[in-house]
Amino acid sequence: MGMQSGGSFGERTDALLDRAAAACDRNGSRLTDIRRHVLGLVLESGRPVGAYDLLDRLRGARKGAAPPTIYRALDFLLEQGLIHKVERLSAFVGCMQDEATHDHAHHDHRVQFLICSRCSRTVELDDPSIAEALAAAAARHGFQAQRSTIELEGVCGDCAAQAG
Amino acid sequence: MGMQSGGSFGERTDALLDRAAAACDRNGSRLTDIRRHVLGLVLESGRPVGAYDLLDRLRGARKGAAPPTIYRALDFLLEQGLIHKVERLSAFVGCMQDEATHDHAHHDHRVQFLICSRCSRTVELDDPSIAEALAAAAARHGFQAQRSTIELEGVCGDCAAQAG
DNA sequence: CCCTAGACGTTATAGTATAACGCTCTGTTG
DNA sequence: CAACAGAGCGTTATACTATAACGTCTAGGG
Repeated sequence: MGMQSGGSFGERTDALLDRAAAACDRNGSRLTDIRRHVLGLVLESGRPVGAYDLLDRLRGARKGAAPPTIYRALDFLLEQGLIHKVERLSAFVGCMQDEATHDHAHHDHRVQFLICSRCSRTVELDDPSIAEALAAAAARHGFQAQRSTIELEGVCGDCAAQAG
Repeated sequence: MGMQSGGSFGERTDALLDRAAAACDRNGSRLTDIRRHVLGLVLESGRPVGAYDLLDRLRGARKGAAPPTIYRALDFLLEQGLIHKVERLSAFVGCMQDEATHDHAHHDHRVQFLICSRCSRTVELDDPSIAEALAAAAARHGFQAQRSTIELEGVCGDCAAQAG
């Protein structure tokens, strides 16, 4: 009677985890306890989280956790398109795209992030025009596009309102 | 009578270094020996170079060089817009935009990189439509844009021709 | 039963970046 | 001139990010 299925996170997070588990089942991969736990931690935080932050939190439940523990889980979740890496922050965020509207595993090359340099909150965009403009420029230079990193650092509306 | 002004690099690189020095003079900053040397190393390599690679090369001429030596120089060169950082590679490349056509210090938010995952060569683009599409999307979300990272990993034409 | 492949534990290490402190040099300002 | 302030750099130590390598366990297939 482990807690992994009933839910150790908030209601909304647990629902997302269940959907992620179902998606993994469907494509023949397994959302194990550790992977589910790490995904839960990423989703709950609601902002980019570093690998070692996640490790600290994971250790609350799993004493033996070490860097490879967390990086393996993160690699899996990245492959499944369940999380993204924000390169500028060396940090990870949950993928906010709805399963109904896209294919987790194949939209990595299309995502963009807006990162607030004050509060570090990020917004995930999926604007096709940006991705297409970049892909077109790449094609003009003979490049075959694989994965893109599109991140914009700036000040979010809330922070701009607070501080001018 | 040090070698720093006469030129220790190729003819083309030395010309670029002289222009960089002039640009620094104009805005009140100083391209010191170390900074000039590091910029020369970046320009000569013609591809993204890691900080510790640069450190090794710098040590050929400066025995005492340590990580802060190289990172200080890189920070300065980034601020001046004389080099860029390729986030996906944690590596640095010389800025390839011509001074005549743009302002080094203010085009950081506009640059894009195409990175070949086979040979790791990179192409610097300055396509306004991409930057504008991203800036427009940011504005729609209430973001004030500051700096952007736009990188596309793929296979360059040469490598595609060689390996199918 | 044996074998394999995936997942994970564990230890060690590689790779990237910065903190902190002090020295020197240069230009300035009393 | 003496005192000071700031830039640049030397130096040591450390923090932070990520992976290598190898062993163990387990589930499923033959």
